[in-house]
Amino acid sequence: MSRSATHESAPATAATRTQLLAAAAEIFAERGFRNATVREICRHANANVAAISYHFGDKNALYAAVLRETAPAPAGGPHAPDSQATRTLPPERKFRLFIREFLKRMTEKGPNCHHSRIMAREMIEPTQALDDLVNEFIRPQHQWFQEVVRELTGPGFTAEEIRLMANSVVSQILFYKHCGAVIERLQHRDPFAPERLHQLERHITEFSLAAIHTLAAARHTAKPTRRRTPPKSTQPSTPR
Amino acid sequence: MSRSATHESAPATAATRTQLLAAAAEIFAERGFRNATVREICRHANANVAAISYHFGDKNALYAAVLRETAPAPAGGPHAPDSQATRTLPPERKFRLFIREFLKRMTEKGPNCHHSRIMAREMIEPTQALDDLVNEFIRPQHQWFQEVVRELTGPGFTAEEIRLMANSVVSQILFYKHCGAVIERLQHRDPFAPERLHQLERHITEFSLAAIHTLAAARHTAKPTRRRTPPKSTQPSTPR
Amino acid sequence: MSRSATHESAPATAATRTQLLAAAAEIFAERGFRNATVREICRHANANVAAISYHFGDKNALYAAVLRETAPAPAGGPHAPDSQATRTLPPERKFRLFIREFLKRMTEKGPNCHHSRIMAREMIEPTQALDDLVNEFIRPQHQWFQEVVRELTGPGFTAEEIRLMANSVVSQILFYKHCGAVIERLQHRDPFAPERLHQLERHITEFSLAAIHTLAAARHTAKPTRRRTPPKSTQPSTPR
Amino acid sequence: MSRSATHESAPATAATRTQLLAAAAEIFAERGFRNATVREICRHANANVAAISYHFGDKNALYAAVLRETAPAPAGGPHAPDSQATRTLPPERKFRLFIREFLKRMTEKGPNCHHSRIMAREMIEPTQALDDLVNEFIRPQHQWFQEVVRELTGPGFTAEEIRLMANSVVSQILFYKHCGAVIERLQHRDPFAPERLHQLERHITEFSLAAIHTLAAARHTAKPTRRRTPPKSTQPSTPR
DNA sequence: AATGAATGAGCCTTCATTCAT
DNA sequence: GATGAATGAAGGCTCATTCAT
Repeated sequence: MSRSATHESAPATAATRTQLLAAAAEIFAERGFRNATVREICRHANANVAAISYHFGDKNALYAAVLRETAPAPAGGPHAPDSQATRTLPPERKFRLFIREFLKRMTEKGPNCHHSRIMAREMIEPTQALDDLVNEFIRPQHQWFQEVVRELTGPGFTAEEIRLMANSVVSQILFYKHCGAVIERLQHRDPFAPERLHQLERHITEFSLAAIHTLAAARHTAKPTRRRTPPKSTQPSTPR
Repeated sequence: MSRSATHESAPATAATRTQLLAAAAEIFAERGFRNATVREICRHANANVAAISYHFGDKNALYAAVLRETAPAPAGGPHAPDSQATRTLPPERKFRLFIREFLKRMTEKGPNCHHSRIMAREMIEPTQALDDLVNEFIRPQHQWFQEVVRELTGPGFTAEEIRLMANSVVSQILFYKHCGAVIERLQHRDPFAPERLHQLERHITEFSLAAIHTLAAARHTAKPTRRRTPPKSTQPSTPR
Repeated sequence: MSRSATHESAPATAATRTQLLAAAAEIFAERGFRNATVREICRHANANVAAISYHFGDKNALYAAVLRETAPAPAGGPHAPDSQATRTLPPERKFRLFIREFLKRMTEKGPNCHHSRIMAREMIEPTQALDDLVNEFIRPQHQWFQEVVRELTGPGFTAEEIRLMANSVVSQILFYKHCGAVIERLQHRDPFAPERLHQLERHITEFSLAAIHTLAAARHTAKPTRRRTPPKSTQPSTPR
Repeated sequence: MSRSATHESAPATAATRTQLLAAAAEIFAERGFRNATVREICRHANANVAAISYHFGDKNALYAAVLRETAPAPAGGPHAPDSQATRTLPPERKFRLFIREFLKRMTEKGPNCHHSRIMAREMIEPTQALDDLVNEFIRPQHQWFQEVVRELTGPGFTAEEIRLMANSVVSQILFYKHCGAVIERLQHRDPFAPERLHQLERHITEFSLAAIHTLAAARHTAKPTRRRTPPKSTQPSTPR
């Protein structure tokens, strides 16, 4: 009740609160919600066990706060829907940028790393917090990316077809996040190792652009009436 | 089923064991290993808590037994590496079959449904059981599928490139399993709804074949110079 | 109810019963009553868990049977009260024999070893079985030994004084049984090692005889009226 | 008592910890480590089951704490090795004091009573805690007492012989602790009844001194020939 | 604003026992 | 006469939470 009021008034409190959030993000990402213990979080944050109760109410509220406050800024990055910088780029540039930024977010270390790992867990075992996250962060980006895909394909595709293509692109990125444990065991190496990252990014981009361009060309060839894209542009990828 | 036959004298025994396995599969899939309680499993199986200790040893061993005994037969289905039926098929047929069978396994209800959900959890939060599963089930199928992809591409690709393509195909299927919760919230409908399944299967197949054929054509044409794809060869697969 | 009747009629049953007793003696001696599990006993005896219920009723009854049936024959050894062989020996010979036999019983391996270890536990943590054991085995031997001590001291000592002396002798033997764990840690060697046994036996004998003879001499010197033992006999020990 | 003084701000804390220790000592002494339940201990201490986890870690740590914190002060009593008061006393006075103090410790009621009962159990069924106890408490006192015995005997005895004599003395005291259950059943009275304690103390002292003096006299006289004791020197100690 | 202590519910496991063959 | 399966009662321990300061 008086919670939000109190943490604004005192800077010392805010420090504890921030440390608590950082520690919770790290431990929730590493262990999951249930396996994480408030004691371990408080130990990492150099805080008392009761601090969580004081600042957030209980463990659930702390988790919700972590998801809310450590989420990457929805508007700001180059991949963001409203970004001034990206709005005027050609679609293929936007497409490449999206993949690069998405991959970077999946692989970077630090607090955002925690967020993406927590998100991976949320997808397997959703909590109430997922609803808000989908609406606030995922849906806008997903729709923005679908528009990019539509720019690439040109007209002649249903919304469902566009969505499926966008999913096919995104899935290739998330795969390495969600199935990292299996890939490590299959290949005995980190799928996100920095030296492989560039190769991975290029593969996903070329693979996806090849598919999209080819499907678009086929569609327009088969339906001459609605065709807009010339066959020449179906060349899958120009070396950067 | 064939289990109770081996213990003709004590059908009640096998029944309890089987019920325990079924209940455990369901609850492990629903709640995860840690959140699942042996009490709930036993309640579902109409058995005493000590029955788990008697039949399996402890909760960990029960979990391992669930993963082992509810796993889909690695050899037997049409997508299996050793299948007589598939060995002589043309690669594109094998490719289409693999996607169809894989999707079917991800979406079907029943014990296999539980297995794939548990696997999804294992990938996020691996336990000791994952090592064996990777070696026994995942690795053989993954290698078989990579050979199919290589048949499609023809020579000229490194093992790493083949693996990346195979991953890109598989990832599109797993996406709907791992991110089902998000997709439901995005689109407000079940991504695996039976009426959409056929569309989903066709999309993943066409998208992937388009990409693979196009990349292969580009590689073979551009080989002498620097990877340049002639427009004609980009028509990868004609819709069935 | 029909229990004792059944085990007489079938030899196969008696074999199981005997194996059960032997295994129980070993494990009760090693682990104590509570720490011993019926499963381990049955495993050692190559019997089913329900066999104990069948042959003895329950774990308590099995324990009582072990104490009863593995007890050393109360009459038979040279130290036994009723032994023909010992009745006519001079008291010092009987005294030396008692110590030797008692020590031997404490140290020997085999089933009797189990009995003495169980007895040691009974003294620390008595069960209902101890009452019978005291009356049947300990009391007769204790009284017989007190008479030996009285023969050594001659008259002039109260029953209480004789009992205290007998206790002082017996205690020196039991000490190495009851405090073996401490002695092992103090001296880093087995107090009952065969090569030390002879030295131990001689020490206890000489120490005790020196005390008894000296006390007797002092008593008789101090009370000339009741003296019977000549001072000469107070020499503590003649080398054997 | 002095514990709560150190935590002036939270007297309730120390109180719970102390109550827990007292209750644990009592119940461990009465039932043994395994048979004692944390629930019963907490009930006696008017504390919650989790209090043991909080204050000590687990049942094992609580047991170790009981052994450590209820142990009699190794230095401080008159029988202690470093005691100023005893260092200059004649050996026979020290010897008598040792027996008196040892007996008193064995028989007194209260927390020390629990400690000696627990020690008796440790000797029968050692736990890891015994190692430390032997090194910290038993070994120093045992060595101090051996030196007293050597002062009584004079030179001419091996370390092993001295140790055996010391053991013979100590064993007479421990006997009434370790075999109390049997003695009660044999004599139908408490061996440590206060009215008998003085008699018991005098007996052990006189018995042991008689033996040691007599053996010493025999050794010194017989040294050149073969250990023969002159009658005169056998009068070891005149009754007080 | 923050802390150390205390709480009670719930978890997995073990055990002696009994039942149905 | 003997067995494998099943039972229910505790037992030790962990955890999120709350209380009194």
